[in-house]
Amino acid sequence: MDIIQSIKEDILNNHLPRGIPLRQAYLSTRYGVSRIPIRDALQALKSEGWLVLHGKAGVMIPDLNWQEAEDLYLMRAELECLLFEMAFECIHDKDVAKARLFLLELDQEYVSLVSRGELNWCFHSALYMPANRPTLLRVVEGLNKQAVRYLGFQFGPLGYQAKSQDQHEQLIALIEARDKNAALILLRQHIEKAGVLLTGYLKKLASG
Amino acid sequence: MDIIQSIKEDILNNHLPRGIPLRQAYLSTRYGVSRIPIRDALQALKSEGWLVLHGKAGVMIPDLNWQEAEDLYLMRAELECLLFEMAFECIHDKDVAKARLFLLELDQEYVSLVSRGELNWCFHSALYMPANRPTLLRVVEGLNKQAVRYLGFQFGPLGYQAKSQDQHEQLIALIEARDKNAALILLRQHIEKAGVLLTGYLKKLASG
DNA sequence: ATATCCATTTTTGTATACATTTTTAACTAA
DNA sequence: TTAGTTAAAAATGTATACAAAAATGGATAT
Repeated sequence: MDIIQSIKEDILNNHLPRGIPLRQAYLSTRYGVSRIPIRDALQALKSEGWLVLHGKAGVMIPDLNWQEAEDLYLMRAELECLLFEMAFECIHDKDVAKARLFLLELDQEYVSLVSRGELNWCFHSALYMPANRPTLLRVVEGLNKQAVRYLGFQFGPLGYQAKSQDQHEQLIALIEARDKNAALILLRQHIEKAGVLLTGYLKKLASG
Repeated sequence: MDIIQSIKEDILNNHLPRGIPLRQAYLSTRYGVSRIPIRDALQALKSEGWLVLHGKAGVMIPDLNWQEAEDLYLMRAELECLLFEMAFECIHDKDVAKARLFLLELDQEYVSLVSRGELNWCFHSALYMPANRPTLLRVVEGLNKQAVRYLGFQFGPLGYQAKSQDQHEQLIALIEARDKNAALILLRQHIEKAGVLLTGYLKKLASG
């Protein structure tokens, strides 16, 4: 597995210390490579929001907080609905078929959290791609990748997996029924509901 | 000046070849450093949209196109208006004062294109910061940084600078008058108008 | 007791050298 | 001619070594 992926997994599974600077030398020995590829990975992870600067030198794993979750899901709802609306008339059978494949993979038992996040994005983006708006899609992809950091809660304490899959199935059904309005409403709810649930849980964690 | 900044200037001023892969060795000699800091810079520029992958290895300067411009300004309009509305009630005199300072710097004659882009963002973000939504702000910052790549057109053939500054002044005035609705409408028009103008120009360039 | 400064140590940043991958182009066969 | 194949080249990826910068900790002065 590639180093970026490994670090992401380790962050999600709390195998790396939070709040204190991650030392390049430590990561270098941990993953068995020199500091150069580690530096490359750190920079990529920084630009994806998985790491933030710690003082003038060094990076650390940022705390997860409800404010960030709220913003990410707010933006996802706005931009993904926009994109989905643009795509809707252009979604053909082969797009739906592709989306179904990812749904099937998501149903497998043993898929890592990071892979789950990626598969979820693959499903959604299969429905957005027909819009043919690469820039909008790229930004939305960035939001989804950032949201992956919060996936540990969704699939852990919140147990949102089954419900989420149900909504995915329903969305496919509405697309095949060519019911644009219903599909749009469902998509918005799908995203907003996940956001509200996650945000609420994080608020409770923070207060108590 | 730092290497990332230098490369951005050179891209904006067409001092680097477009469409063909930028070789690390070439950049290394051009900027008088080894390939390591060049690689760091390239990765940062990739994540900001200034460069894209070329095949399996190498990066290149992407062509500017009206579709990307349209998407960037569409997202800017949506998200910045959202952010501005959240901020409005919390914007105090000191925030307005800060914004004014950046406006003054923008009026200077000799400011590089990249610096102009940064100053424009400083002005806008000074008005968004009171919303206290760091994640939303960070994403919007990314959109603005990507839009900087199109600044050569705005300040060159389109001559949009003076009009843009006028609108900035008006926006400040409306904030001081505490006229939220008018300010929101103006901000949306400020962004959408710039987008429409730029997009239209790029379309003409592409067709003729 | 606390703040400030300086030397030490640690950590990051960069250059050079080497390994691996990718591209290029020449060559062969259909 | 053209497609496919392979060997040479050029480019990227990585390791090691060194330089510069930042953090640490202790001594001194207030």
